[in-house]
Amino acid sequence: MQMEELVALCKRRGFLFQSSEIYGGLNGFWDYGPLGVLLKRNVKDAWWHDMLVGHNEQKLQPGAPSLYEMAGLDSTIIMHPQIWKCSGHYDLFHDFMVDCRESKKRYRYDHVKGRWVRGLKHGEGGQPAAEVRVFITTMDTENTENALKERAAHYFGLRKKDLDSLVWEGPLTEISTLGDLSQVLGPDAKHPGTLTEPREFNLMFKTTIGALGGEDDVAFLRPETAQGIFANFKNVCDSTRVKVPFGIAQIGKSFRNEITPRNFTFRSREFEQMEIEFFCYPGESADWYRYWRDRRFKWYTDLGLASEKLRLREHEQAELAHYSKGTADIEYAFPFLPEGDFGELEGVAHRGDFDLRSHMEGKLVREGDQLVLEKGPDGQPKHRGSGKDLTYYDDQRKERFIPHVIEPSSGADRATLAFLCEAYHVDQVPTAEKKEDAQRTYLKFHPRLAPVKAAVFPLVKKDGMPEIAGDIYGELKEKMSVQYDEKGAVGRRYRRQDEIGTPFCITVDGQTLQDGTVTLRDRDTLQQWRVKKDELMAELTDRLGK
RNA sequence: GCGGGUGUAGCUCAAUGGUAGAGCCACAGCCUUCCAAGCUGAAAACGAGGGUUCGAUUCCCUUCACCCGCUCCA
Repeated sequence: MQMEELVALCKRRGFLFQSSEIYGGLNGFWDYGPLGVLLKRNVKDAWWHDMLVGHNEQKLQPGAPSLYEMAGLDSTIIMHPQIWKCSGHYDLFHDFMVDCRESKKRYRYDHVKGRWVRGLKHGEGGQPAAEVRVFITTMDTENTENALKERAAHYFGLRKKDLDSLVWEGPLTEISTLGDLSQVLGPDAKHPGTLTEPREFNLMFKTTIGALGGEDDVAFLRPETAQGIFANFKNVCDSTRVKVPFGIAQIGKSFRNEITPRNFTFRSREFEQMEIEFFCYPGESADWYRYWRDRRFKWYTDLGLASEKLRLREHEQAELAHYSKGTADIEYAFPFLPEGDFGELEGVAHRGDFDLRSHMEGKLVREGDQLVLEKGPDGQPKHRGSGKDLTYYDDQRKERFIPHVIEPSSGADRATLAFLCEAYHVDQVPTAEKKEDAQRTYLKFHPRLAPVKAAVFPLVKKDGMPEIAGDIYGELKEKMSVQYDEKGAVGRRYRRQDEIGTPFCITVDGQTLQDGTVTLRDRDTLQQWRVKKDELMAELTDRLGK
């Protein structure tokens, strides 16, 4: 399948438009059109229903370690700046980067390390050898000393055994301590002085609070909805009588200054998340992690994503965030990715007690296998926590503890895009002339996700058919998203509905006038059968599912 | 952020240093008794800004967006 065709269909039929298109567009931002908003809302509603509203806390869910409760939340996009300092986003998202003009590579300023070295370098083009002093760097963290020697040997044109002629000065240090990068040999460069001055990369959107806001009033647009849940953990506990284990669900916009927005809506700077923070006993957290990982995977397949295009990928130890005891990505083989590549739809992470502890004590850092408070140069906490007690007291077990957290974090736009990609189909269908089959493009949405559930047509615009069709339309409209169309040939109307993924078309014809039945047509099979007008609603409700 | 490519109606494609032409779609009507392309009518574009020129969609510069490859993706 060609991605351009889907993108074109999305625009033509009003699923997705480029943001600010009349001004030439804005990279990394997308608008949902009339059909797109219906589709995305259906995705979010399905999630909200399946995870929260429809969850029966009295019934043991398949695969769940025990009964559990769910609660909802809608927190603000702008929160207290300290939230992001304690969560780690402020430090992590606020990097200085240097670019290498020669190798075109980009490095984190604080990751490039090296040593000064002095030695004889043979001149080029017959120039006499001269002593040079250069700061040799590497990104190799495993075998730093060896890597530096190899780079030095290469630069000075020496054999390994001749390396002793070089004079190393000072300890291994970060280039950030140098001040001047003109004598620095970049990690992948052949000549010194190719690194640019460090530039600030702020992955969080900055804003100011108050009409006169200055530097002191800086705030950030949230890069994830999760922190709003942690910040309200105590409020939810105190106001809803929920007991551990329970989850808090939230849907909302988040913002990240992606360096390279690309691939349609896949990597957008403004996007929407569907997140759950699930709080449980530390001892049961591993079981809950597995439950949520598998449950979330199944949610996508239940809504129509083909399991062979989906992948559950457990992160390697090295890939895990410093606080996580396990993370799995649910990934989809998007058609715009190279063959065999998958793109993340959702991450399910075991976050331990990192988040609640951070908001109590302050920003944490790993020390051995412990998380400890990160201190600044003055010995004080680098980022102070709220100081509030976010522990949980279980009056049955008579114990107080910090709940551990399982976080299934899903991208609403990515899920919507995956459902669109999966739905896109082209097939051959017979034509009225019965000569040759014609190509048909249709979107094979799961009925729960289809933006329009049914369309109502009079076969022709006379003999009272439009009136009957209009009545049926009015009746259905009360309950579901339907369209009415009486224009042009009926075949064309079917095709139009196919292209926007409407599962069923209802046609009023001559026989309707006789016996009160209408035809019901299936989008995928093109099959038709007759249904009594009065039984239409029941028939449709049954076939559409929830 | 770097390199390469692209940019004319919603889509596909024309033409031109002298005020842009068509097909399809969509729209209004007609005709149509079950799977798009029958008739009539109307509408609709040179991505943006600047320069050269009497005159720029065309030449030059800048910029924006999209695609491909790197880079980045906490």
